[in-house]
Amino acid sequence: MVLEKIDIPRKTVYRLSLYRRCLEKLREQGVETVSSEDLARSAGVKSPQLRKDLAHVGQFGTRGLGYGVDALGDAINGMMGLTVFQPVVMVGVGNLGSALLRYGGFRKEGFEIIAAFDADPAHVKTTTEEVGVPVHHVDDLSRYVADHGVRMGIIAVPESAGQEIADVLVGAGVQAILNFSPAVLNVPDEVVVNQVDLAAELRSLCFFAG
Amino acid sequence: MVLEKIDIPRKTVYRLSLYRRCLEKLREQGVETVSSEDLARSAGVKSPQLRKDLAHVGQFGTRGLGYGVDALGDAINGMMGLTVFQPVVMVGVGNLGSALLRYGGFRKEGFEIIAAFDADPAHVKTTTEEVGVPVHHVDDLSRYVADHGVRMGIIAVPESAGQEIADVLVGAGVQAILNFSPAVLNVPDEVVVNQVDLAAELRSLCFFAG
DNA sequence: TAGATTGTTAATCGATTAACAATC
DNA sequence: TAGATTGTTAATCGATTAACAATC
Repeated sequence: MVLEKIDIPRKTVYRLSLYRRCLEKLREQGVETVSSEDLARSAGVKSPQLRKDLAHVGQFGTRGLGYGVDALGDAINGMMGLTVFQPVVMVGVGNLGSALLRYGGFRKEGFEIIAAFDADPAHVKTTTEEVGVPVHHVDDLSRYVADHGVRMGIIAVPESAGQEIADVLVGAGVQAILNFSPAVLNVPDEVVVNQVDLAAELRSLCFFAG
Repeated sequence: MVLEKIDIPRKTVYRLSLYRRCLEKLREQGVETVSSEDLARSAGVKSPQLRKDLAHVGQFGTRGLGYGVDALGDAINGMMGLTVFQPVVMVGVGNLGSALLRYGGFRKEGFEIIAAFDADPAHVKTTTEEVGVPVHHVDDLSRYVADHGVRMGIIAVPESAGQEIADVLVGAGVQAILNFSPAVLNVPDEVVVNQVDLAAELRSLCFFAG
């Protein structure tokens, strides 16, 4: 089966995830209908942008009325695969990795980090209870991912280990990677990487704070 | 005085910060000269992109030879304001904020978070020693920023408080904000916001992990 | 029906890439 | 000089925005 998902721009996918969040909030507030104008504003984009984004994936509105909050929310959840539980592995339990695990904000968003991995045997033993997630040795990463059918991984290892870990994840079947290391990852075309370089974000802000 | 910095594209500034990091590594390795081809590859971009980016800020290379690692590194550091110490404040010491403080990776990159703030008096008392940074009540934020001439702030508060905190920071003189809250911040044109929405990053990856 | 708002096409804008003359 | 590589201009590409016909 061919996934036609391929030709939706990355940025559109990202914004769809923003819209979903706004719709969730509206749903909680009991709002039943929303216009592209209002939804766009709450997501921080222009309304033609929102309509264009939605046009990539279908037709969900009623002219003259707007969008059904429930219907559009469900549609986005469905096409983004947010209705099914997504298990995630974290690789690297150093400063950043353990901070992210303790943060715990991912769970609230419907993700569960089911296991963490580290190359340092000392970390493996001591951090398991500290971070509230079982920590295994990185040697077990490949088998674990394959056995549990894990499709998403978070990389929080030093730059020097980034590519190696990415290779292991991809080899074991991971399709999407959130990379917090500054390493530039080389992966096959069908694998998607989102890179978040916290240091680079701060460094680049420096330019404007001059 | 007019800052001509204004008309350099954001993405170019971000990439300059990537180049700087690569140059730093090359410098440590004792490399003296690097071509746009090699430097671009190590930063994960194409070489014309790199040359175009550099063209925005000046001429640093020697045709036929490449770029002097030291000279280009120093030049980028200078124009990005990375030579002077940049004090930063963290607002929000909940899950994410305290995780980021304990992470400590910013200091290694030349930034120091000199103070943190929270609206919950309980947090103020209990977290100070836990995160290794003095934590004040958010009521003191404005004065502190003004008194210490702070120009950069990190927001790690719940969405509901995001805009309010941004207003306080901007009012007190902050020029650049790293926003980890999902709130869409409204700030004056001269203030720059980099938004990092960890949950949205993960959610959007879900689409590809389907 | 009249007013509102979508879905979509066309126009604009900006960013990336290709190509090459300049020049070390 | 010949080979290499920059700096820059022109071409391409994609994404954003504007505009409006379709239609509820």
